[in-house]
Amino acid sequence: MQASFSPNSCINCPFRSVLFKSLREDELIKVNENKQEQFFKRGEIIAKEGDEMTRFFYLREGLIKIYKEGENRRSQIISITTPKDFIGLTNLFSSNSLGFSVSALEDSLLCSINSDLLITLLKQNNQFAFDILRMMGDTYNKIITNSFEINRRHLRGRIAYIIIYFSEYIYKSREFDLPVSRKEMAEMIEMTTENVIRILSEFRKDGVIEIDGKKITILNFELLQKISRFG
Amino acid sequence: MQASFSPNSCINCPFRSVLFKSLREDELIKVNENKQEQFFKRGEIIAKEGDEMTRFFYLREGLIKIYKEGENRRSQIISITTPKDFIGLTNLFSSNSLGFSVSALEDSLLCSINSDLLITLLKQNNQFAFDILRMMGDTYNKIITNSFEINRRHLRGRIAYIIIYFSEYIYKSREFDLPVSRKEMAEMIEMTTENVIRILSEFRKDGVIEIDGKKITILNFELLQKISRFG
DNA sequence: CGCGGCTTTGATGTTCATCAAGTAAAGTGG
DNA sequence: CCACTTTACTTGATGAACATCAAAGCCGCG
Repeated sequence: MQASFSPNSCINCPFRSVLFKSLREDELIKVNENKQEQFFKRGEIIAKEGDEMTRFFYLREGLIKIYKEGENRRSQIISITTPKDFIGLTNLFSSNSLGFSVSALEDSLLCSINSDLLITLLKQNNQFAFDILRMMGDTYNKIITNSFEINRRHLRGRIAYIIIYFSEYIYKSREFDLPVSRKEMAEMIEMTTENVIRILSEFRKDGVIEIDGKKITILNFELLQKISRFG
Repeated sequence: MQASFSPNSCINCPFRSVLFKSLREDELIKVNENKQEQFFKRGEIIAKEGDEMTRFFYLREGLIKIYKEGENRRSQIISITTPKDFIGLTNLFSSNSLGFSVSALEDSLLCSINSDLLITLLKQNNQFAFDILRMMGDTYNKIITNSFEINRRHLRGRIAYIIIYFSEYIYKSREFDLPVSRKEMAEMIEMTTENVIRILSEFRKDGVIEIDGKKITILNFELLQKISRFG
């Protein structure tokens, strides 16, 4: 996906309805004045664990991964962020250093506003604060549920689960290009790169999916669901 | 621990400073009028996944576990809640049915207020809303970090990690009574009951800890930390 | 064009879950 | 309060699931 560079006004932003729906006109004008747009190419690191976050980021276009890095070069992807999601909201309130790293899986366009402005808005607009609370709750519930679902599955179930995840949740199609490498896929579902590849090959041999590099086509969705559920 | 039954006023509550510090006197009076105290014995189920939550709970005394139940009788403990923590805040805003189950690990005293009142307070008191946001962020950051730390460890490391967790975080002592059964311990750190027991025995044989039923005494804390870090 | 990272497959070994079986502890009903 | 049942705890043996190691082809990039 190619992200556009045009300097957009928050007033006309199609995503206004999602995050900033409860802001008044004058508040939105402040947001617009303060707003910065930043473009990141696929693979670029947006922020590193431990960074001071003085701005609040919001994904307009693209795809982003949130991850934690382990000691021995092993990292774990916590979540994948799609447009209309915010990034690092939690840390904004609890501590000023980021608890995880962020990088672009696809070319991505991010908007950001100063944290202080966000806090000012929160404190002066109750409905806005309430909306943020709700979004934050949703986001974290999803992450925790996801982690739970991954953990209770065997490897084959995990691969099936994540293919369905990409198909249903991210691309809304039975045919899509994986936005992640095999290694990253492994990091999403707690397994090794080799086993990701092995099981993908098995699924191909069994006629469940078709693979061509990063392109995945689901041939037998029902079977995939069964594998996801029972192993 | 024996929880007291005396009907306490929120005005004089020692935990007022934590959760309700930014409420004005008149708001606190409303809370106090609406407040209910409920006592739960060790082992009692407080709420089940899927329950409608019309009240917002807050742990005054005791210890509580938050968990999810799997299909084949296997459940997973998401977190242990100590006094001053709230319960089920997320679901209050995103959906009305609870996403997990809650039960008492020790005799516990819970306070609760009506969700509607909480929402009213949030909407009329910006600083209060902001405090809740911060607490919510902290809570979820802890849960996610914890899950990450468990997952990257081998079994011996997990046992060491959780013993340190109880010692440092919950009981602040090198000697304590486990509030959980071996089975529950297994559910906290993603392993089987048998292996929990096995590894505890190993630690005992190696002189790292002493075990007497539920009572754990840490003999070699430095070694325990090493095991937690390296495996 | 050569180097490093990503991908793939196979062989090997280890970690861990499962099964089994027995003891201790704790709740239950007469 | 004691026999009875159930639940928690414990240890050992076995096998399966999975990580690690190794080796080779592939692709993009300087």
